[in-house]
Amino acid sequence: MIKGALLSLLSKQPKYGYLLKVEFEKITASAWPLNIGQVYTTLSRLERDELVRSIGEDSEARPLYEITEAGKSELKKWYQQPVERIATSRDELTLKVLLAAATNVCDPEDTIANQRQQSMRKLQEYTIERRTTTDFTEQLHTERLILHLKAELQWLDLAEELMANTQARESLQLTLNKKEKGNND
Amino acid sequence: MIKGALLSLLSKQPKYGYLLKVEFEKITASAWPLNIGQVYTTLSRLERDELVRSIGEDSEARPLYEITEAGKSELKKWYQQPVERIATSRDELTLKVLLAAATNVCDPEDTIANQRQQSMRKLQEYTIERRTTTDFTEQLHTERLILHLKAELQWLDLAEELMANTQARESLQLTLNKKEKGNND
DNA sequence: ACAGCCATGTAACTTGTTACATGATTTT
DNA sequence: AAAATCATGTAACAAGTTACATGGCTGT
Repeated sequence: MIKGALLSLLSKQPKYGYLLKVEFEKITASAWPLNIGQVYTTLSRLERDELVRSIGEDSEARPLYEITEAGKSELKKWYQQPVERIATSRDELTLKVLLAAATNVCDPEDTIANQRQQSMRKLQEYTIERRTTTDFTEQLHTERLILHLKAELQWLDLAEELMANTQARESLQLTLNKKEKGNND
Repeated sequence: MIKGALLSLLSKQPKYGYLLKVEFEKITASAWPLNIGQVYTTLSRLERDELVRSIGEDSEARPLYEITEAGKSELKKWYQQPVERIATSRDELTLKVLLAAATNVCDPEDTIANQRQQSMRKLQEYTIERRTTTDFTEQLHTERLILHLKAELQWLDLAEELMANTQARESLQLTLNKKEKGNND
């Protein structure tokens, strides 16, 4: 992801590391502070993969990096591929609720209640923030958080409802007599 | 996350690697196939961190792992901490749209349109899937995807709207004369 | 002189992940 | 006899991230 960001920033003209950090944070309205070390590690990985190339230094002796042809086509690909995160990523919350129900480590309703409390608190925070923000970038961030928090709260309601169904819940229980072999050690 | 899952599964009784994989996939309704290698790597990392402990073999010579006290308290912590992913994670889609607008690598409206198309297609898929699913676990998965896809579509509408505002968009443009020093190489 | 920003870089670590090597047992 | 499943493990890589070492330049 940072790869894509750096390639984007380099697409118009060669730049040096620190400037990439500054520009990145300007664009993300400092919502995503970028550790400067990460810029350099990512840059060297990009160079290793021949997506950028080092081209000497500028007037102030700062090493400049230039995007290569391979880098440009990689960048193009990045923009063309829709983001898959929602479908792909293993959702930690779903996993937690399922595991809680299946293993009885704790009551899944507690997990749900816990998460709901936190999500509602955040939703409140961001709703207030929304009223005070005029900045375009921050608005995009905040609005995204609000929309997904609302989705999460709806999901939590559903999960709770389903959990109330004892039968469904039982279907999750692990049969602890592994493989039906009856070796209860 | 897999750490938490394995610890949960081990919380009731010692188990061997392969069984952990089988149980994990049973719980997640195979929606998240778990590479068996990952179970072993995660197990050895857990052992290194003293969250689990190897305790000989079972009757069929399979090495058993047991959760430790430290592991139990880690697990408890995992369940108590609400999932932060929404707030914390750098959202790739937001980043893409912002970068597109700021660097002119491509038209942010294209990125938005592209993503919307994909999201709508997926939403359709999952909506159909929902009608045919009776399984509890799959229902949780599917419903989560649907809710977040809807949120994403709403966000895309908003982003498009905001992007139409030329002034806002200009505020994103990077001043290419770095540091106002006027060294246009 | 010293604080603080500008700037580069390396080492190390985490989590997730896949590919490969290896072999036993079970089913067809 | 061959294929599938059960089972363990290692090596290696990707991406994200932090901590540390280093030094110049600027303002007070």
